[in-house]
Amino acid sequence: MADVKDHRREAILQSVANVLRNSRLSSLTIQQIADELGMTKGNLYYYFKDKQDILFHCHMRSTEISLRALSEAGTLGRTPAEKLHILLVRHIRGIIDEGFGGILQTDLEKIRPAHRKLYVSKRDELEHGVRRLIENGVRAGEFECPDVKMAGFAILGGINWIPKWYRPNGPFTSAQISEQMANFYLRGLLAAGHAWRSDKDDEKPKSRHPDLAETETWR
Amino acid sequence: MADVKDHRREAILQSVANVLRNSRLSSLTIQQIADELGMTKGNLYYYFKDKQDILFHCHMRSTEISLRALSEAGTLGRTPAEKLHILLVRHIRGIIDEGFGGILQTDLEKIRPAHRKLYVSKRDELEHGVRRLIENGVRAGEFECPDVKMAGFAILGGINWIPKWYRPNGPFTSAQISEQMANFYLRGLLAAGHAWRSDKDDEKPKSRHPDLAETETWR
DNA sequence: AGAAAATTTGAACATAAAGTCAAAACGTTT
DNA sequence: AAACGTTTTGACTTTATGTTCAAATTTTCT
Repeated sequence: MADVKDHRREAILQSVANVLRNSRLSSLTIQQIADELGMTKGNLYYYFKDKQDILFHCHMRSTEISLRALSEAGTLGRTPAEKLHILLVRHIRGIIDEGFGGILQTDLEKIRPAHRKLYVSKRDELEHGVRRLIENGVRAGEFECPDVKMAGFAILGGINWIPKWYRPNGPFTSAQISEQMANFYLRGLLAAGHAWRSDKDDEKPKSRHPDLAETETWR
Repeated sequence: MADVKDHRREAILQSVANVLRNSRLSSLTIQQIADELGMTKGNLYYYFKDKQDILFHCHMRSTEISLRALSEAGTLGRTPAEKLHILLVRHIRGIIDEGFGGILQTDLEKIRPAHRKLYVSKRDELEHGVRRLIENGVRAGEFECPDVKMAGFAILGGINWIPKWYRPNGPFTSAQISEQMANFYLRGLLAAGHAWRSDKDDEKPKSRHPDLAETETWR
């Protein structure tokens, strides 16, 4: 049954995420992926055409998760600020917890043009979604923002960089990171006098390992 | 004379920056570097021990530029907000204009441990410098920031991501990017009622190529 | 159980990029 | 111009990793 094969495919993609999460680094080998799954690398070619095909599908998973966050934000949030906050929190949690954040570090150059276009168009949906929320907030008087596009870059870039410093056993949980970072970026947009939530929610969550060494933070 | 050799070394490092700027991508080959300089790759080994050694020195150039910005900010700025603004603007301009930003995308894993430690300690200086400025701002009542470390990550991460989307012939100049982004991040820190400069400075600079296609922005 | 289909293996192959080095070319000094 | 040090070359070796595939194994179907 094709279902079984599909399921195995997902397992493979997830193992890429695991390799990127744990063993680190942008030079991800077919061998590492196979090891993670306890299979031989030759077997991977039964499921995917080649390495670029695997990476492409990882990229797609990654955006799907983020686009889900975007659509949920639209449903659940009431004001633009609330929507953006929900989007950012879920986007960040997705990147950290579902593990496809690491894939963002690899580059798209070698991915087949047709695939790349497809991925890029999805990624642009997210980018445009963020900008739209910002614009709506500005129109509603909730936000102030001299350059929406640049603000989008500033926010999404900072989020994309998270996998570089995040460590599963590090001092922060994904819940803490997503909350803190989303709040910070929102503050950068809010117009004077528009704190959109009570101050007590802004409290700093306790660190899990407050005394962890700070060095070697990035990869 | 050793001076001549040193000069050639710098040229090599600069060509790495050029390759990363133009030809793009994290898989940077010795051959590409040699081509950029019009020399054979064998010759590179007369100047550097191996590829990792070249990358290490690029990383060092990169932080040196940023640390210079940090120290200049301390001298030129008056309030913490002003200092941070100067730091961010110069840090960003350095990354874009001096061209070593692309090196941030490569990973440190294969760099010799001793070298890596050295680099990481420099990079930490920058990170701590940013945090120190934020803390000072909070103490001075100029900033509000529930989690300094996270704010530092949010800011520096967004900046590190710039080389992913910046294009020399793209719609923004480094002056525009640095100004806009620095302002955005500062807004995320400023306490209510502490606009630290007049509103007119916040105007959006004109785009050079306002109608450029938006797709394929990242690498 | 036996046939057919699906999955997995492992060894062989292909390729690309890093790194080596003896010899050639070049520049400088006396 | 001969001797010496410096720089450059280019062909060669090595290494790491992606890819192929016929055969072996396992699973599913009747």
